[in-house]
Amino acid sequence: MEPSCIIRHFEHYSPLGESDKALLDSLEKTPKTYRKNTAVWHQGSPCEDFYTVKQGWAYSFRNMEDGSRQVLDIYVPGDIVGLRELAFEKRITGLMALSDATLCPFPKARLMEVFSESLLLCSIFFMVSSADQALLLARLVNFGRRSARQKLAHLLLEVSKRLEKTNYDSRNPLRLPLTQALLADALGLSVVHVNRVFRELRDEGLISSAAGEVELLDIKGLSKVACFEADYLEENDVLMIQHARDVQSRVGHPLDAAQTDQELTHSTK
Amino acid sequence: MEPSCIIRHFEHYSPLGESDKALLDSLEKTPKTYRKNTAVWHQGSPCEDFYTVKQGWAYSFRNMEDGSRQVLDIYVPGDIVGLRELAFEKRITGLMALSDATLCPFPKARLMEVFSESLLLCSIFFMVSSADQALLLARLVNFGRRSARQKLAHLLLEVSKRLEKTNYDSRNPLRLPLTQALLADALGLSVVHVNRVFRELRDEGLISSAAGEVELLDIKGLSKVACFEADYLEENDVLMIQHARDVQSRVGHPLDAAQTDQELTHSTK
DNA sequence: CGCCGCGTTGAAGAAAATCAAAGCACGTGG
DNA sequence: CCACGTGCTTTGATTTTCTTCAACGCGGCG
Repeated sequence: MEPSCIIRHFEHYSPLGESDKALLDSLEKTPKTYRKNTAVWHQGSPCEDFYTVKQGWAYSFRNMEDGSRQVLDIYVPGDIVGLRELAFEKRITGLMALSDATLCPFPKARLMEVFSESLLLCSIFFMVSSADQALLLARLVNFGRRSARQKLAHLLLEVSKRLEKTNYDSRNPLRLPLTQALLADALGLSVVHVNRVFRELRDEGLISSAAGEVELLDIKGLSKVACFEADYLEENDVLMIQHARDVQSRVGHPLDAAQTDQELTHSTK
Repeated sequence: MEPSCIIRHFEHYSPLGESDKALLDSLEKTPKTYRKNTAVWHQGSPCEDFYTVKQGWAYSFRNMEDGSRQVLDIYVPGDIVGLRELAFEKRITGLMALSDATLCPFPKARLMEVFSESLLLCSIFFMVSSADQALLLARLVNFGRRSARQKLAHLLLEVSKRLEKTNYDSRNPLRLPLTQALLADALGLSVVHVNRVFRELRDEGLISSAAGEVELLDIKGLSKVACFEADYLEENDVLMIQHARDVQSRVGHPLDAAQTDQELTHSTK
């Protein structure tokens, strides 16, 4: 069987053994499908599960007092959704299917089990979470210091890069199923203004757009417009992973009953 | 000895056993002091350590192509700095001491050891990281959907709340050692505009400001201005922690299996 | 003294929001 | 088949928010 998206995602960090793959697969045991524009969860509802995105697109958002909403993230296949809300009892965001989509819920508690069973997976989860943060940082920079034009180009590039990372089949030119309204909500701009910027970029041949879709025609051109630096997406600290492996093999597999105290006193050095 | 800030920080999530406290303390073995406005690390330098903030304030930032900079986070005692960069080989941000400060570096690799030794600490670290993300999300919302006035009020409140969480001695009125220029860089606004908003808020009696300082005079008034919702700061999923404890005691905690069990009966209330 | 960091103020201009009105594709029900 | 509504896009005119430029005040310090 072809490896699932989440395995591809994780192997981006480190090759996985069979038992680790099995563990990951076990997280995708219970796929659920969602129709385009239906809610996966609501802001304020109890926060009990994570989801992996198996197929299709989704986005998280937060509704504002004044009725507007802020789109916070756009998710593509292979992504893990909900790590951000781990520490909360209630959802602080909502999640919507952006296209017809298949997500796989698994209980928060399950994560602890995975951690206890594989330090390697634990460290990869941690790295994913950390990479997520780096992404948010980049978005903050984008918000704080750039023009609408740059913001738009940057967001499109970010999404396309993330898409490429776990979805090899991405052909050229890249098509993203994003409406102008969604992009406006994601960028904190008005739809009208997004539309104007769209026309600019289109006139310059950088993108083209049909109803509910954007095509990226000229990645290089867009990168120039956006001052796009890919470094924050190229997270992969080999040493960190190496160390997780080392500790894991030194400490042994926690589930092994054979594990004894004396071994551990050595490992602490 | 009085518990260190990081222990206070972690106990916000869950009571800790002695061995866990010892583990945390071991992270603060090597304090280093930094003078106001000196760099702790530079953007692009190798990324080998985390830091805990033991004393004083710091901020992380990213320099932009055009010479401006975006301040990304403001750190207070008890914070852990660098989790965001775990997945990277090189720093994607810079870190500066905002006041004279004491930080404690510990190697990234050490984190893996801590994880392997205590599932509870592992889960708390994970929750801290997740709470950090929630914070960034709130800041995104702040950037995307609010006026300069709201942004400023919101940032001041966020910092003050975080300060209260780990620093009990915070008296009223709260004083933050933040310059207008720093706030401008943090909010993506011009210094001039920040200054104007400052005057507004001051005229309304919400804050007062001296050279290099802000005093929060009217938290309620500010909250109203900012539409401040504290929910994203009140992260504490008891169930999650409970589950970490359960798994830990079931799997058998390598270093202190005996201790975990008795701990449990007390701490669960 | 003269310089520097920080705060303050005014005036002009740019960027983006808001308001208002259409257009276009598509599906649905009469 | 047509009328109608709906979701998404487009365009123009006006207004608001924030930036930029320029200048000045003020205290500390070599």
